[in-house]
Amino acid sequence: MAATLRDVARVSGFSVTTVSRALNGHSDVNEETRRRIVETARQLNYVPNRVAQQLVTRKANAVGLYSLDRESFLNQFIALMIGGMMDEATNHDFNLMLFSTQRLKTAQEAISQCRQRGLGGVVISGLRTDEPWLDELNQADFPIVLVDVPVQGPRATYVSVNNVLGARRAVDHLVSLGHRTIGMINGHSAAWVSHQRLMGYQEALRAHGLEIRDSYVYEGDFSKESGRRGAEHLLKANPEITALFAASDLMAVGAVEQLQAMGFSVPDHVSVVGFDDQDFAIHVSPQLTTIRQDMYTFGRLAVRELITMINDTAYIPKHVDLPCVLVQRGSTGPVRTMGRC
Amino acid sequence: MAATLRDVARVSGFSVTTVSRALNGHSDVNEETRRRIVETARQLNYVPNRVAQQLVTRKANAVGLYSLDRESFLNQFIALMIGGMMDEATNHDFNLMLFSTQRLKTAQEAISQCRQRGLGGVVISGLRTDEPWLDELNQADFPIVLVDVPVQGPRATYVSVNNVLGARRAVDHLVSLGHRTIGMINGHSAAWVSHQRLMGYQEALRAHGLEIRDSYVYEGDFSKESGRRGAEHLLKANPEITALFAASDLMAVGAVEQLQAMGFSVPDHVSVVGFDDQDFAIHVSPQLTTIRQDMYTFGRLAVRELITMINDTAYIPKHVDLPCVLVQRGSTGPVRTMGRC
DNA sequence: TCCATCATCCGAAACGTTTCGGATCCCAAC
DNA sequence: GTTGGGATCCGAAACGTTTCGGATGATGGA
Repeated sequence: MAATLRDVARVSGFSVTTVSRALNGHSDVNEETRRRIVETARQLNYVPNRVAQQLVTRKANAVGLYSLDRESFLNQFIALMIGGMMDEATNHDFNLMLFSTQRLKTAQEAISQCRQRGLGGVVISGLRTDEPWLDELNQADFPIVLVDVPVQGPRATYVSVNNVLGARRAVDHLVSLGHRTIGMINGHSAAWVSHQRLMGYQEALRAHGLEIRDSYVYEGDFSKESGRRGAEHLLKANPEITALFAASDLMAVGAVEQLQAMGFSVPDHVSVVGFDDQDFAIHVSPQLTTIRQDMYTFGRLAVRELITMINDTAYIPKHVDLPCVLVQRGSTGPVRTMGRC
Repeated sequence: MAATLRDVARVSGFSVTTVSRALNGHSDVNEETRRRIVETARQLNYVPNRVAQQLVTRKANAVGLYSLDRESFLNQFIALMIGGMMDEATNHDFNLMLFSTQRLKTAQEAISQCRQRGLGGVVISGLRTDEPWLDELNQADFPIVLVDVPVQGPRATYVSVNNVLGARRAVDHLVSLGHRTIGMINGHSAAWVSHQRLMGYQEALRAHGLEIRDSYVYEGDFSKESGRRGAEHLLKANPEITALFAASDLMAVGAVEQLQAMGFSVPDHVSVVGFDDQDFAIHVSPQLTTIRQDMYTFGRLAVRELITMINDTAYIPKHVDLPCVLVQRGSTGPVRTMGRC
C-alpha cells in the first residue's frame, strides 16, 4: 500500500542503506544523490514507518499517561493538564499514549504496559497516597513522573503545586483583612495535598501568632456536600469564626451555600476562600476568592522533566513545585469588628 | 534486558515458532508442552513486544485522538469524553494516542501521522465547519470518526448529540410552562451545533403553532459575555419575551446575571434554559434548567463505531446520534399571566 | 609507481514477532 | 505392508527500518 524504503531505493536506483542515510541527513552521501532520493521519496509519497523505526532504534518518541479516573472532582483540571502535556510533548516531537488507571493493580503493571509499547517513560496522575505499591516506584528503572504524590528516586520524581505556599497565601490574605479566627475545611487524608494544605494553614497561623486549634479544622472529602457540612459544623461549634479556608473550590461553594442558608452573608459575616480556581468560581455569587493552580504549565513541566530524563540517562530528576497565586474576588472581605449579625 | 521469545524458546527447549503458537493459544501444540512453555515464560517474566507484533501483524490495537484545543469553552466536556473513549478502548484492548489539533494543516496530515504510527483509525474533535479540507475526509480510506461535525463516507462518520431534539425539548418545556414568547441566544455560526439548535427551536415553535420571528434570535458565541449581551438585547427589543433558550450553559449563566442586573427575577419574570449541563449549572443561583449531553457515553460510542470499522473492513459506519434529556432545575417556572413586574 | 586517504556507496545482520509450508512420528484402516 | 491422516513440532521468510563493517574508485603525495 504505502511506499516503503525499498520502493524509494528501487525507483531512485540506490541501495536501501543509502536511501535511509540520505533521508536521515547523514554526511556520507553525495549532495546530488541526496537530492534525487529526496525527490523520488516525495514523488512516491513516502513516509517512514515509525513502528519499524521504533523496533530497531528502540525509541518510540512517545510517553505514556495514566489518568482520567478517581479524580472526577478535578475533571476540568485534567483537561488543562493534558493540554499542557500535549503541547510540551509536541514541541519535542513526542506523542502521548493514554492508559486508564482503572484496572491498574501494581506499579509494575503500568511500567510493563509502557515497556511493551516501547514508550520511553510515563506520567501517572490520580494516585492515592495510601496506594500499597507506591514504594516500588521510586526504585524503578523506568522514567516516571507522578502528579501530586511525593516520590523521589534515580528515575522517578513528582510535580505538584506548592500547596503549602498556596494555603499560606490564603490565610495571609484573610489575616490581612483582619480575620483572627479562621477555620479550615480540608480534603480527605488519602490525598497528599490535604496534608500539605493543612500544613500551610498551620504555618501561616503560627507566623501571625494565632492559635492553632484542632477544633477549627474539619475533614471533608473535596465534595460540595462535605463543604456544606464543614461550614455548618465549624460555625456551630465555634461561633467566633469569621473566615473559612476550604481546600477546594467545590467545598468552598458548598460552604458558601450553607452559610447563606444559615442566614450569614458572605463576605459580610463570614469570608470564604477556596483552592483551585475552577471554572465555576466566577459563576457563583459572590464570586469566589481562591488559590489558582496553573494546570496547563503543570502539565508542560511534568512532560518536560520526563523527556529530559528519557534523553539523558544520567539526569537526576528534580521535584517540580509550581507556585500558585491568590485570586481575590467577592467571597472575602474585611472582618466586621462589631460582631456578627 | 527484557526476556524475548527466543529466550523462552531456548530455556524451554522448544522452537520460537512453537513458543509463539503456545502463548497465542493455537491448537496445534500439545497441552503438556504448552504448560511448560507458559511456565518458563512466567519465570522469565516474559512480556511480548507489541512493537514487533505490530510490525508483522500490522495491527496496533490503538487509535488516534485529535483534540484538546480550539474548544476551551468545552474543556470539562473533553475530559469526560476522553474518559468514555478510554473505557471503551480499554474494553476492546485498545489504547489511545493523543495528537494536538493545533498544528494540523490538512486532513491528510492527520491520517498520515496515524498511519506512520500504525494506528487503525482516528477520532477528530474540535473542528470548525468552515475548515477548508473537511471535504477530503469523507472519501478517505482511513477509518475516521468526527465529533460534532457532519461527514459521511465509506470509512468516515460522525457522532453528535441530537441537537435538534435537545433544542426542541428545551422549547417544549418552556411552552408547557405557559410561555408563548420565547427568545433564543444562539452560538456562533461556525459551529454546526448552532444551526441544529436553531432548527430545533424553530421546529418546536412551529409544532406549537407559535410565530417564528428573527428578532427573537440573537447570535452569540457561546461565551458568558455574549449571553449577557443577548439577554439585554432581546429583552430591550422585545419586552414581551418571558423565556430564553440559550445554546450553552455559559451563555445561559450570562443571561441570568444580566437579567438579574436589569431587575428581573429568574424564573419569576423570565425563565432561562441552557444547553450542556456543565458542572457549574448546579452551583449558580438559581440552579440552571438545561439540556444534558452525556459526554461520557458520547466518547464511548465514538470509539465503538471506530473500532467496529477497523475490525470489519466492509462495515458501513453509521452516524451516531445521542439523545439528550431535559434537566429541570430552578431557572424555569410557570409564566406570570399578570404581566411582568 | 605505490600507498594512504577520502568520498561515496552498499550487503547483510539485527530488532522481536507471526506464519507459511512443510517434516516427523505414530496409529489405524485398507 | 502400505497408505492416509492426525497430532505435534520446526525452519525460514517476512514486516520496514537502522547501522556495522567493509568495498570501490578517485585523488594526491612520496
